[in-house]
Amino acid sequence: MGKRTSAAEVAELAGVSRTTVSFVLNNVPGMRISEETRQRVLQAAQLLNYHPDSTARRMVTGQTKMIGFVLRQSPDQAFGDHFLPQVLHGMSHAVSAQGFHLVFEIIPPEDQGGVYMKLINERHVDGIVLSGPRSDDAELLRACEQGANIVLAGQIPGQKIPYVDVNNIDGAKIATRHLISLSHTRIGMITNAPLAYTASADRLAGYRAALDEAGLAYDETLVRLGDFTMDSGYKAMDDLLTIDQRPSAVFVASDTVALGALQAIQNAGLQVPQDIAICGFDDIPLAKFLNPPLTTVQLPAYGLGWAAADLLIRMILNKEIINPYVLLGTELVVRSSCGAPERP
Amino acid sequence: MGKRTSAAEVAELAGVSRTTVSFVLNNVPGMRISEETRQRVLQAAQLLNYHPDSTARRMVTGQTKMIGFVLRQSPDQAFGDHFLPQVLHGMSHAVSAQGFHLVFEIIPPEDQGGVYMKLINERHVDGIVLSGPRSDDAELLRACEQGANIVLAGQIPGQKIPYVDVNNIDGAKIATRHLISLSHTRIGMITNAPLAYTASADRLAGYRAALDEAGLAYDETLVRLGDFTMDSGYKAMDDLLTIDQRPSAVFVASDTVALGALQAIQNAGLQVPQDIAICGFDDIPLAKFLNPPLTTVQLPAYGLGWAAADLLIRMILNKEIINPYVLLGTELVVRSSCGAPERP
DNA sequence: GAATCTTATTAACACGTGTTAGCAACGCGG
DNA sequence: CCGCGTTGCTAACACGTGTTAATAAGATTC
Repeated sequence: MGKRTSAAEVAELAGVSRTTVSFVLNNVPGMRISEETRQRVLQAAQLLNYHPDSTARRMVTGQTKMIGFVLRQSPDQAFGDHFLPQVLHGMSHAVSAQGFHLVFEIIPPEDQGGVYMKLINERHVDGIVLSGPRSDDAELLRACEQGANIVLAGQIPGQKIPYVDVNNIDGAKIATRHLISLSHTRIGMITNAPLAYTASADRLAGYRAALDEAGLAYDETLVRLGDFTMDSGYKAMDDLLTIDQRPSAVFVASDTVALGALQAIQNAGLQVPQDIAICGFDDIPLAKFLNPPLTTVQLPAYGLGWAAADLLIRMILNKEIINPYVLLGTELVVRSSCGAPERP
Repeated sequence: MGKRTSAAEVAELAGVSRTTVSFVLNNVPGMRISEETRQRVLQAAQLLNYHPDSTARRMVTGQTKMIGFVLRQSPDQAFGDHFLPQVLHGMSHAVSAQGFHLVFEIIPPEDQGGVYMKLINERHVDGIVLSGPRSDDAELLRACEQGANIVLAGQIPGQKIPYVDVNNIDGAKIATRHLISLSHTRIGMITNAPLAYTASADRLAGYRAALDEAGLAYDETLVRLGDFTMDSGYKAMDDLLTIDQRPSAVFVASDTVALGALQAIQNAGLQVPQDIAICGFDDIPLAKFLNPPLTTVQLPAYGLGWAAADLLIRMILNKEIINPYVLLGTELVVRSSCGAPERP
């Protein structure tokens, strides 16, 4: 590993002071440097292959120019995580556009101690995006109280901490409206998760809102709870098929859960969409390869990452913030599982 | 944002020098500190909620305790990346086990300038794991020449740069052997990518080796080239089906490509595995949900991430390195697309 | 010709830590 | 009383940079 070259060595080679080197290389405005010395400095820097030491720069500026992305996830969950790569792309773009870097950290789901707070406390980063926040995370609340730069990916109900999230209510509304527009009047729903999860409750609320605005009655005998897994979807749908006057369409608030529901329908000898229409949520990569291809609501994964990082950096730089509570819109991806004509 | 507390303030509160604070908090061996002052310092530190500033520490130790993970990937590719989350889990574990942190950076596929080298040059990190290295990357070769700490995820043929990779030859051998063990003698192959890619050439080599050891002749009329996509798999398989004496089994060196191949087979009115057996490579999440579920070779994504980070950190810390060229083994996942009885 | 302004450059400080070399106090053998 | 080892602690340096205040030389003004 070749010795690093410091600004002092560049200064010596160019025959000027280290201060001048700094002024030239940083293009400090207001500092009068003659064109001749400017060139000498630039050449010397190039010749010595000089790169300023970010650590020393952090020391004096007080900024690390780094943000953390803390992901609460078990290794098991990782296998089924279809969106992380896109989220990371979004973050990476936003981050490098501002000259920042991204520190990535995974913490176990059960962690409550706020291990990740070391990132801020020891000043490895200027702020963090926290994915999967827990409402019982005392460290988190205290840190936000003290003005730490934190943006949530997801929400904690009741807490006014800046966040970026999907507009789940709206997404569910769009999906349900689609089913209604296809003349369905008995529309079932299977949630993506227990209602303790904000996203789950919101998607249920969106479903109800769509029924309301169409003048359809909400019938809770048509609603079942999923819990992330295919299995839960299978059971829920199996159950829905046994009631008399079974629904002619179902909105399943998670593609993974919908996968199970689809199997239950087909195992019962029924056809999708002829006998039952089904609409999912998330648009996982697999959705378009299902048989039939699944109509679903697209999760704006890239946008989530981008918006979260951008908001956080605005906070760090004290830039103007229009709205610290960002809800991203969704889009319906029409395929053939609802019987609608495919849109190009 | 509350003012940070420095070691000096802790020292003042405890009534000792800053040096003593440093000795106590770092448990410096050989330094005699009386139990009484030790306690005073610890209490003061706790009371003031002191956390040492990593930047200042970096300054004096010369180590950043960070490694970079540079991923060469376009946003389009991200959607089809099924392994990144697992790779990151592996890295994250290895990294935090050694008290390091991970800096994540994405660069566009066409980048040749070595933008990512800024991570090392400006000393943001102590070393990097580079995914998707290009053999025409001049910056990379020069940096390695100069002794930079770099580990490749993947290989550059002919260059002796430390790397971690899947044992593609072995994986392909295992897959082909499986087909042979099911009494197939005319076994076709569709590669995952053009042969310029090491992984692709190696998987082809493994396929040939398995044929060899079974005494089966290599017949290049049974081999087609894929290029990552489903479409390429569809075309390749469609083509294979037209030759006389079509193969009774096919090894497709990528699950995604196999997806297309499967469609081609089924569109031709043939049954899998009755008419043609098919074995994939990668074990993407979707594989087990295909119809029929796809027998395939599991890519050790978690292990790749772990091993790469671990090797890099060993290099950084000058620890003993048994072998800087790591090839990870694979495992066959038997499902029903080859007609073998499923293993539990 | 003295006073003032402009131009080009630099000396010196600050950031917060790890660490080496050294200092004062004390006990103990002679 | 002197010399010496031990114990407990600290002063001072180093790390590489950004930035403020100051300096010297030359140009301009009155």
